[in-house]
Amino acid sequence: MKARLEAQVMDARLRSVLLAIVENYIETVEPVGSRTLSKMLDLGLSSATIRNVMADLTEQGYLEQPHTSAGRVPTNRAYRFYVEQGGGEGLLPEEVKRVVERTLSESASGLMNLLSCTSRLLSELTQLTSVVASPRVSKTRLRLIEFLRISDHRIYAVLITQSNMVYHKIIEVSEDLAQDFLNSVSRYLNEQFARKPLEEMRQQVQDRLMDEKETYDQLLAHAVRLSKKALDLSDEREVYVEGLSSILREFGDLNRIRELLVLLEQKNALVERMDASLQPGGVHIAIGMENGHQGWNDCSLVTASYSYADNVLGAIGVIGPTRMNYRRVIPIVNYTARALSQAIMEQ
Amino acid sequence: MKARLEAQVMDARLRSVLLAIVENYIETVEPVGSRTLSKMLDLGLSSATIRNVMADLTEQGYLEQPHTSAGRVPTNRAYRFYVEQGGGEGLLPEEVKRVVERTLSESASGLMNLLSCTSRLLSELTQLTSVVASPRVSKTRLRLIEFLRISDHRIYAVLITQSNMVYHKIIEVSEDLAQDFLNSVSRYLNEQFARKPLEEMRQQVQDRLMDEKETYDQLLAHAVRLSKKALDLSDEREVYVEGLSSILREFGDLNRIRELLVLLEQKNALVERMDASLQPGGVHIAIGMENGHQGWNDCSLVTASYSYADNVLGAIGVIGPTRMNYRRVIPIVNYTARALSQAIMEQ
DNA sequence: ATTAGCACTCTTTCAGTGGGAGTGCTAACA
DNA sequence: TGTTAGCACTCCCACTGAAAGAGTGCTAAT
Repeated sequence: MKARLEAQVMDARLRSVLLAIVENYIETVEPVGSRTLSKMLDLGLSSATIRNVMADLTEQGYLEQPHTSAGRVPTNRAYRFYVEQGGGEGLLPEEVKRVVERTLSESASGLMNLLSCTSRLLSELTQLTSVVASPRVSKTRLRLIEFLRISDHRIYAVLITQSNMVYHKIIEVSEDLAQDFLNSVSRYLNEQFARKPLEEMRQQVQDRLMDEKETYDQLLAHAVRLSKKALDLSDEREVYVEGLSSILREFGDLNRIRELLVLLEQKNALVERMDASLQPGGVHIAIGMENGHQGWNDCSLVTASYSYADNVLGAIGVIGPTRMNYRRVIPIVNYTARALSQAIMEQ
Repeated sequence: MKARLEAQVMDARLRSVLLAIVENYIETVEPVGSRTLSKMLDLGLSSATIRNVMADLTEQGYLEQPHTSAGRVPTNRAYRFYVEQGGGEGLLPEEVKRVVERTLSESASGLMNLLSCTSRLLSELTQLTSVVASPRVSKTRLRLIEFLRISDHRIYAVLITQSNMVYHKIIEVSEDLAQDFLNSVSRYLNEQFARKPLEEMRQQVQDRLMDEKETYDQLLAHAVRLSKKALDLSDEREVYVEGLSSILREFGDLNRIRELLVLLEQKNALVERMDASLQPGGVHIAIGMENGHQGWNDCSLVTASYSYADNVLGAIGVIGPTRMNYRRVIPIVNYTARALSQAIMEQ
C-alpha cells in the first residue's frame, strides 16, 4: 500500500530508470552501471544524467551499491515497486498452458497425487523450488468416512473429503468391534456429517464427548469415540517440495544454501508461511524479509491459492531469489493454481 | 573378496599404517603426512620408515597424494580395506540405543509413519542424509483388502499388508456397483488371498483375467477386475529422504553438491541402489563407484535391511562422503534396522 | 632393515601492482 | 535550470613474485 502511494508520487523518469535497472539486474545478475543504462533506455539521456537519477533512487532506498565503484543493485523495496508496477504481468505462452492442462489431467486420481504432480510441474516450469501445501482441515468437507476392522484391537479409519483428499489412519481400540457394527457406525456418521465441514464435525464430536454420560446408546458412544480418533489425524498437512537442486543454481554462498535447506526441511513453518498468503484469489508475492523470518532475507515466495467450489483449500508456490524472473514466474504460478482448482473439480 | 584376500597377504605393519591413515583422515579431513603418523603410531618407527611404507601402499593403490608435497589420502580401496578389517565395528552407546527404541515405539501407527520416523531418526543420529525405502510388493503379504463406493463410478480401494503397510487408491469404474456387492467382492478376495504374498495374488488375478471367458460368475469377474486395478498401484514405492542439508556440510564443491541433489531427487534410481544390498541380514557398505553410477564417485552408502517375520521387506541407509565415520555410522544403521524390524512386528 | 639428512617440489599466503569499471563532482553549455 | 562532458578518485580484481611451510624421495650412514 505504502509502495503504491510512492509509485504515484514518483516521477516518470525515475520510474523508468528503476524498472530498467531491475529488469537488467534480473537478467544479468550484475550490478548495473550508468553507461549501460543510458544505452539501454532510449530516452536520449547521458550517463551523467542517469547517474544523478540513480543517486536519487539510492537516497530513496530503491538501490544500493556493493561498493563505491560498482554499479547499482535493486533493493527489496525496488522489487516490490517493480512487481506492483506491473513488472510481473507477463504473458503465458499457449504452449505452457497446454503443458499444464495436460499434466494435471493425466495425474493419477486422488488429491495427494494431484498435488505432488502439481509440485513437480511447478518446479519444472519455473526451474525453481516449488512448494505445495495440502488443504487445511477446517476448509474441507466430508464425503465419506469408513472404518475397517483389521484385527481385534485395531481399526483402519479412512476419511475422504469432497475435494477427494484422503486421510487415513490405523487406530487402536480396547474392545473388539465387529465389522458389522463398524458399518453401522460409519453409516450413522455419514448420514450425520456428509457434506459438512470437517471442522464442524470435529466440534460436534468434541461437544458430544463432553456429554458422554448422556449417551446410553452404544452405537452413538462408539461413533463419537472412533470419529474423535479418526479426526485426530487430519491436522497433519502434507507439503510437497520439489526442485531443491535449483537452489544451488540460484545462490552462490554455501552457508546461505545450507540455511535455506534447513528452513525448507522444517515443513511446519513452511506451511504457515504459505497460509499467510491465502486470502485473495490472485497471486501473492512476498519479497525478502516480508516473509517474516531472517532466513528468507534474499528469497521471494510467489504463491497462489487453489480452491474447490469457492472454498480456498491451500496454496501452491515457488521459492527463488529476490531477483527471480517475476514476469515469467508469476503467470505460471497463477495459471497453475487455477488449473489445479479446475482439476480438483473435475476429478 | 579380493580385498579380503589381499588383507591376509598384507604385512602387519602395512596394515596398521593404512588403518591409522584412514582413521586420521576421517577425523581431520587433511592429507596425513609421515611425521604425524610416526608420532601417532607407537611403533617406534621414524618418519622415514613410514615414508617407505606409504610409498608401498601408494604403489598398491591404497593411497594417493593430491600433489607431490602433500600427505597421503586414502583411496576407495583403502576404505574398503578399512571396513573389512573391522574398522566399522564400533560400539553403540546404550544411550543411543535407548533413543532409537523410544523414538520408534512412539511413532504413530502404520508402516508409512514408522518409516518416515526412522528416516528422520537416522539422519539425526548420523548427521548424514538418510534414505528409507518402503517394502517391495513382491515380499509382502495381504492382510486385508476392501473396496468403498465413493460415487457412482468411483471406488476407494485399500489394501493393508501384514506388515501394516497401507496401499490405497481411488479407482474409476464404468458400472455403478453397490456397496453391498463390493463387500461380497472383498470378502471373497480376503478369503482367497489373506496371508498370501501380493505377488502371488497379482499373478493369479492376471491368470484369471486371461480365462475371463470362463468366468460366468459376475462376482468373480468383478473381483478379478477390481483387484487388478487395486494391485496396479502397489508398484509405487515410497522413499523417505531426510537431512539433505548435511550434504552441504560434507561436500565443498558446489557443482558436486548439485549433482548429488539431482541424484537424490530421482527416487526410482535410489530405490534400485538400495535394493541392490538387500540380500543379507547385516550391514551392506558400498563405497564410491561401487555404487555403480559415476555420480556417486565420492559417496558411500551404508544400508541395512528390515524385515517382517524373516521376510526381508526393504532397506534403510545413509549417504555420506567416502570418508564418513564408519565406526560410528555402521552400528547406528545396523541397530536402527533391527529396531525397525522389531517395531514392525510389535505394532 | 632402519634412519638421519638434505635437496626438491608443490601449495599457500601475502604484498604489491596495473587495469578496469563506475562513481561523484565541477564547470560549461543550451 | 536541467543536462552534459570531463576528470579525479575509489574500489575491486586478476596477476605477479617472493617467502614460508609441509612433506616427499633419495642417498648414505648406522
